[in-house]
Amino acid sequence: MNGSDAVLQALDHAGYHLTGPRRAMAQLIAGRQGRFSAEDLVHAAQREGRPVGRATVFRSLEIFEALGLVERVHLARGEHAYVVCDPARHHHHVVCTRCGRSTDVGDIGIDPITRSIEARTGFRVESHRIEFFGLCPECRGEPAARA
Amino acid sequence: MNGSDAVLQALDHAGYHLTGPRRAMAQLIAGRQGRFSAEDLVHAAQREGRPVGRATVFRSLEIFEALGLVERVHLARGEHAYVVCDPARHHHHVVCTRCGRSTDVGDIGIDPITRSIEARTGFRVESHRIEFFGLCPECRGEPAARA
DNA sequence: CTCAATCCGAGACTCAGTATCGTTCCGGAC
DNA sequence: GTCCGGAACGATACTGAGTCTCGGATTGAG
Repeated sequence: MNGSDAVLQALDHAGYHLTGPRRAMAQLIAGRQGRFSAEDLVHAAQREGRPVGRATVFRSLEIFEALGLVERVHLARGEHAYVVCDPARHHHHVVCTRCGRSTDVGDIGIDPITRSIEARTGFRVESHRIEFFGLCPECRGEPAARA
Repeated sequence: MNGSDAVLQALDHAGYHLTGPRRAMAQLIAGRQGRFSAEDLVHAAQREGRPVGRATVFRSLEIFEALGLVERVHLARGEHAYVVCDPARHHHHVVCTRCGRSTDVGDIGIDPITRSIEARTGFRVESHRIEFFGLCPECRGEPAARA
């Protein structure tokens, strides 16, 4: 089953039009393993011979994010990227600092921690951002790289 | 004891010149409670009658960050800001989504969590970004605000 | 005081992301 | 199958944070 079908189905189900550019976007992100930026998609679409306007890429990503199909992650140096992810489950990501591959880590049991923070600081914690950075299994094995 | 003294001392100790603009910056950040952006400092300096160039503000913040005097945090919507913080202690921040005040929460005991992630995913986790967002004690009490 | 190294500010530049707007496309109704 | 209004499109201008550059000013060691 083509992964892009799921994306299109989600779009349709939420009442969005199934337009050409969106189909293209769906295919592009369905095949991705690691992180990607909006710019990456613009170029990828161009390379595939069905260019999509920059504005449209951002708009689509916004929708995909709202539907929980992709998630925005904030990289180490502050720039950001997207990763495809399993909708509807609370989870976080580990992002490989070398190759960019990312993996869900499921719920890491943050609740007791937020509760202890609330008790200590008096804040009411409403959300959090948690991202882990490191080397994925493949990159661990390789010699210190250039690239 | 003026908090800016500590900043100046750290600068001096690290071999940086103690210039006028840096003194101004030191004073400006020493008094801050919550988060602030580079832009905030530019305006604040201007208001105090000793304007500092934008480039200089960024350069100084970079140095301060390297010295562990301030820390860059990434806000909920992706933009970022700085908070003053206690150098040399592993800790995280809770940032108030209403007023911007921020507080250290010390070490929250993330080690066992990173270890469990390594075991589950095969990644070697080298760093993480953890930020909590919510309402500080003052803002919790107030009626749903404007501004 | 002198002098080289450091640092400064002004402003041009970059780059991601947003806003605008006239045109095009989608898809439900008929 | 055709019509039509709303949704979506692309091109492009704009914005705002952050970086780079460079000639001139400051710092502080000697």
